Amino acid sequence: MVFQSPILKAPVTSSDRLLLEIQRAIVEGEIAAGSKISEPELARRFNVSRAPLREALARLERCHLIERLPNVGARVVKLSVEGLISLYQLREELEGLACRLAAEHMPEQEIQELQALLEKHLQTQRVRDGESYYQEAGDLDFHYRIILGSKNDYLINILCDELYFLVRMYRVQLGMNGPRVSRAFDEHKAILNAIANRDGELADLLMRRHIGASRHNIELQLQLRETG
Amino acid sequence: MVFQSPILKAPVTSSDRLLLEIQRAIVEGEIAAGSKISEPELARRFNVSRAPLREALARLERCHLIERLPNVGARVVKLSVEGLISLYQLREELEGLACRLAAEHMPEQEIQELQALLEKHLQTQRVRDGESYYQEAGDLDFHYRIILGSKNDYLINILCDELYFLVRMYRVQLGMNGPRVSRAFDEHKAILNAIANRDGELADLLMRRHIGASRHNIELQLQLRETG
DNA sequence: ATAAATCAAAGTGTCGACAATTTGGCTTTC
DNA sequence: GAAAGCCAAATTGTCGACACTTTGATTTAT
Repeated sequence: MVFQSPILKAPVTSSDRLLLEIQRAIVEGEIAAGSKISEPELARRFNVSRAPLREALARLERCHLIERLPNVGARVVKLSVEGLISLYQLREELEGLACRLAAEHMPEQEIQELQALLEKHLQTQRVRDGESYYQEAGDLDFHYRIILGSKNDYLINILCDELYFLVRMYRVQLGMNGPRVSRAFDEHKAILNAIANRDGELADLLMRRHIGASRHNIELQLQLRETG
Repeated sequence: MVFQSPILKAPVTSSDRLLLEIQRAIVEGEIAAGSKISEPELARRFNVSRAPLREALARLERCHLIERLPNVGARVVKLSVEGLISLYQLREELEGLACRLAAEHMPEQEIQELQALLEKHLQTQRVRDGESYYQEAGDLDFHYRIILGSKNDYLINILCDELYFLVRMYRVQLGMNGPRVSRAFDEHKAILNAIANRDGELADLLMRRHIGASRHNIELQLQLRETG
């Protein structure tokens, strides 16, 4: 099962399709982190001219998957401990805010749907066994819904459209697995409970801890990889 | 004096120049809020082809100054109370975080330079008299430096490159003036003092209050305009 | 042998033209 | 008279070609 963003609009134009394909390729490491991007080469690979490709590159830059220099070109970003810390600092803050706002604005129905979703996940064999990929999708889905529940368009845009692809890249390429998978599940439930009780402050606090723990987990793996 | 972003890179390419000019035109209302943008017309106006113009439009979308629909085109954003609230909710959170990080990471020298800048502003006649435009630039300059002091690249990018043009648009088009101008000055000093004392929590709190007060001020003017 | 200068190959930025889609007014129909 | 269908004008999306810049390998000079 390939994870599909819940806020995904159907790709109508050619550069929309390009964006999705290249995003996936970068996130999954098919286009290596740190590698240079050649516009002519990519254009040939996807059978398009450079015009829609450059449009897609502009959007890739927006979600921090590539970096561009004028007259020089684009590079896929590198993953680093500092980058991860900066990214998760922001996530803690923004998703904490999202929780507070969701506790205020999320309609009862959306809360109930999300509760049902968690129950469904819990009954999935793969989650109980700690299989990582499914959990990956389930976890992102959970966070997405909370963010959407905040009803703050700028916040939604920044988190879902600009930051989350990079988050996924860190998690996919560093293999988010191990004992945290099942513990994350309980944390999700606690957060959602707080929101259901309209306790924004508690939801905020729990979400910050949840993301902090997640950061710590990936951080360890990154340091292992760098020293090993 | 025209305010110049401290993080501004020299425009090297044609679309860089376009971006700056159109940004200014939109922020100052020369291109009206809510109006449709015609690519052929703008291209003629600036004597360029549509290629660099579209590149610039992509970046304008990134900083929330225009909204685009596939196969339909671009529109300048409208200013609204809800939009302002959403925007300032984010600012409170993000600039609060910036203060905490700045208290931790900002070098002594940068702090001293910023203190000197505040003193210089205080001695400027126009600020004492509450003249708005100079204060406008000075205020933004202050906020920029705190944000840069956070040393978190994602945070810097989101605030300075993506959100601040919209903030300026609200302030320019609604005329940020009145008694808040001089009071803002004292608040700046208090925030900087907290950072100099490496008291991140206090700086965070003061910054949130500062931005909240600023939001309240503009909000009043927006409601007056809408009901009047 | 090292460093500066040179030059061709490759890549990026921009242009004008064409294809595909939307828009708004007109006709037709109920 | 209102709604649906239709057509032409305008606008957006895409293409291939050209100009300018960077790159890095080779040559030249110290």
